[in-house]
Amino acid sequence: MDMDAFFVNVHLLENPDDKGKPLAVGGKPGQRGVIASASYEAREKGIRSAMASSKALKLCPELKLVSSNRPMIRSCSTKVMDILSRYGILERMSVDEAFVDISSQVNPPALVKTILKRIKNETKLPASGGLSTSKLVSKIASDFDKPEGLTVVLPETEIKFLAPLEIQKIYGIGPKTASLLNNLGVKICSDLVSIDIQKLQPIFGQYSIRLKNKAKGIDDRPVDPSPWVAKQQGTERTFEKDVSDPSVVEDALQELCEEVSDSIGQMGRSARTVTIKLRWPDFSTITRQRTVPGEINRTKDIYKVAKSLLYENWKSGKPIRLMGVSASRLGVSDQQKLPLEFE
DNA sequence: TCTGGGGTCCTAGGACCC
DNA sequence: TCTGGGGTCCTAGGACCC
Repeated sequence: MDMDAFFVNVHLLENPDDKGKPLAVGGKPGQRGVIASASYEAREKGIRSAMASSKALKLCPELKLVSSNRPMIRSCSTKVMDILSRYGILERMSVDEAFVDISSQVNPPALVKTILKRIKNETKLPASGGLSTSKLVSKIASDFDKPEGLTVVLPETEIKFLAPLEIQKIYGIGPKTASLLNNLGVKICSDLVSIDIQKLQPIFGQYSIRLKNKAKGIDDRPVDPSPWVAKQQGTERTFEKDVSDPSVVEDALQELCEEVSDSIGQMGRSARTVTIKLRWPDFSTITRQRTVPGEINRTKDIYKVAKSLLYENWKSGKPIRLMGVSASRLGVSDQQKLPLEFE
């Protein structure tokens, strides 16, 4: 199940007057930002997610750009996931995507229709579904007929379904891999199925077999309902304008450390490794990390590590475009072992 | 027209240990 | 004129996803 233009449609729940307009959720105009989600009217003008907001406005000056309502998005997502979980084992992939294993049901295609209708009735939000024997194929199928589509790929027809599709549709094949494959004359899934494995080996090695299997729709991963536990928690910020003043940089670093400390603290966790990320105006990016002997989660302790990493890698005066702080090698903190208080 | 912010997983090399 | 082999921990970068 994949929600259609999720951020945009959540916005429309609260702002029905914006319906029918070219609309996008994303970074504010004037500032450095990108489109997170575009309405279908905006997509007609060529606007895509991950596009710079400034470019989107050039393409479509009448575009209405709004920022996302995170709490609302979270609560809509929860409602949808609750509905899905009534029908089978649920694996939540992101706020707007999930797998549900309905293989034990009598009439899966009819059931998916019911599920999508129910999501629409109970949340007023449109969603699309993909039904097949695997996660790999279902995910592609859910995207096949948006919005409010349902694509069913019957058992044994997976290869035929995938054959004409571009290899980038496959989860895990991004721009780099696609370009390497294109160089071998592989553009669509059927090319990948038929290419001699010997030609893939020198470039992809062990990965060649898995790559071919993907194009055939072979994927035996089960739907995994285990709750998601973060391995890392971080935050980063692109400055409105590049900064070079040490006091501004230190204040920003302090703020980032506070946010990281708060969020791992809330989860009752603590970290052994602190990583900073620096992006220069030319967009080149470095990360530097340090692992400390004990577990830390207070702002003060995280900041101490982050600050030393900063000055080992930054000469004050050098402009910085983006700065980030993240905590990893997360363990359970002492506080977590105490009973939590609720209202 | 410059390119967000939240993540995961993988690779490769070095340090260190037995 | 040689200099193992396996394992763990750590660091940095890159590909990829939503």
